[in-house]
Amino acid sequence: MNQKKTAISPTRQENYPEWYQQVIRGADLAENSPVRGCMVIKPWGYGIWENMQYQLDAMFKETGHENAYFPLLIPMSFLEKEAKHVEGFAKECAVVTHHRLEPNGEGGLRPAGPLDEPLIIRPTSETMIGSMFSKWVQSYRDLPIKINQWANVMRWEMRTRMFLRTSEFLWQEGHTVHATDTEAWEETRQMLDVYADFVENYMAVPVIKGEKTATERFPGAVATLTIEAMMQDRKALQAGTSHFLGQTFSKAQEIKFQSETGDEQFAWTTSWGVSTRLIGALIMTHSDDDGLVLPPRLAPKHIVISPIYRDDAQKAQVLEYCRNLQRELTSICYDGRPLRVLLDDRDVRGGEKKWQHVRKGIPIRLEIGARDIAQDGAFMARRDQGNSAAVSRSELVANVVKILDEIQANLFQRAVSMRTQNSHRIDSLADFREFFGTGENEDSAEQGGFVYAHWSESDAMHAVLKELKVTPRCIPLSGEEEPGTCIFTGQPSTKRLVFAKSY
RNA sequence: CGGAGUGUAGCUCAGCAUGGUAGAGCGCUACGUUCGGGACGUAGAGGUCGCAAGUUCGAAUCUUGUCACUCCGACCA
Repeated sequence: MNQKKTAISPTRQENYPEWYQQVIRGADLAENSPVRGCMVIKPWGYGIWENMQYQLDAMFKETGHENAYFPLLIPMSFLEKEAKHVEGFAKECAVVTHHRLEPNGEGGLRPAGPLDEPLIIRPTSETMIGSMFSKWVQSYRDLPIKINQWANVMRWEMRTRMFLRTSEFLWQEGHTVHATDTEAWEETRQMLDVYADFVENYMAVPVIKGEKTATERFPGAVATLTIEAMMQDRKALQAGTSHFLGQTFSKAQEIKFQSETGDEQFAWTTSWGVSTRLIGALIMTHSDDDGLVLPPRLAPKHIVISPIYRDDAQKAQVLEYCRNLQRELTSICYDGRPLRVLLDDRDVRGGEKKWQHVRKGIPIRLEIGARDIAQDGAFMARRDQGNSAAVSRSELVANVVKILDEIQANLFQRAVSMRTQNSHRIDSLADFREFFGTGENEDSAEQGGFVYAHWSESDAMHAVLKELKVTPRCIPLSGEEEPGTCIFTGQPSTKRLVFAKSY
């Protein structure tokens, strides 16, 4: 058979979840740790996260936020203050009950020194930050306060998958307090836009901005805005959320201030976050059967140079040329920072080296041997395309930024057309049922897609969704008003909602 | 917490119904041949068979207990 050998096995088509794990392993992004549900993020994976942080942090600061840090441990009583919040998180909290260890008499250790009040490891920091806000906010002159925290959080998940859902994960959580309803809403909207901007323009992942239905809301929030992305198996992934918390938390935590007219008012708060799950989204949107494909703007390395030589004499000559080229490329500015160029002079077989770089998703690969040096050029391959060709050095230096921009745009376009092809408007329950179907292979890349349908919040809807394992993703903010009837109940509806199977 | 399953070399696993004292492939190391390419050959390193007890002259294999993990449900960025 003329079947092409792929660097990742199985392929997406054969077994999508397993392919996902193998891409992570092949690119050396992360691996499982001795601690259940917790992963070790390796340098290549962490490099992507650092680039995400760099860009997001700049965007947060541009929109007037400041970074701060709050404790990992939260008194248990804090969580008890907001009923819905408890309901949402209590079941998945790790609890610290002791503060030291002592010998257990059998050569091991046992916890000792029980705490008067147990502490929980933060699953999110609304309560901790809120309690500080209550001290910081006295007057309308103290507002707004716009804080962001880069941190780790822990949620004791039943089922974990690397990057998509782990017990401990890294994220940023923004928390703001405002004097008015309007201002808090604007903040909530603004941060959703920041997320969408980042995910589309840096990750090259198209998203739908929308609002969550009541059942999908953040515990305690008045409204939850979300960005939803489609993965290559056509399942949806929530990539980021921005919550309008109204006065729920300020009432629970006494965040009040004196207004200009002297009366006491509860403040309005928001919170918003994205996590290392974004790396999962990145992997599942762009990667192919040869492994990871990185959008240039987030790649830890934009270019890798592999020197090719036979003997020591050649090696010296080739390496010198390569170092020189590396220096020249590094002096070029891409996306506001110097190009990141790796010179891979490890003593590894050429073919193997090449495939390692393919699996890691490096956007541009350069191979340079005596032949190329004679032509003052290199052999270039793009990760987003299969082909490779000789280029002259001057051409390369002149066009490299343009090529990276092209790759970035190309990845985004590919993802957009994938999503377009798999988005449908459906107007009857029968069609809806047929679309999300029965008995399809859960492991293959056949999970339906996005369905836009009229709806109404009802038991009838939830019953069907549960049966089909479909979830309401969001009510698109951009969706135009359009009269229709709910496909589940026949009730009148004014807007379509996006339904999909999801992660 | 319910239902199923698995723990043997760094990784993937074979061996276990019929106990006899440990295997393969990949990976790793060395040497050689190859090499604008995911190569081949030779030699080698690496395991108290999850842990504990029991049965037995003898246990990876049988029994009991225990721990861990995976998959399927309920929960979720």
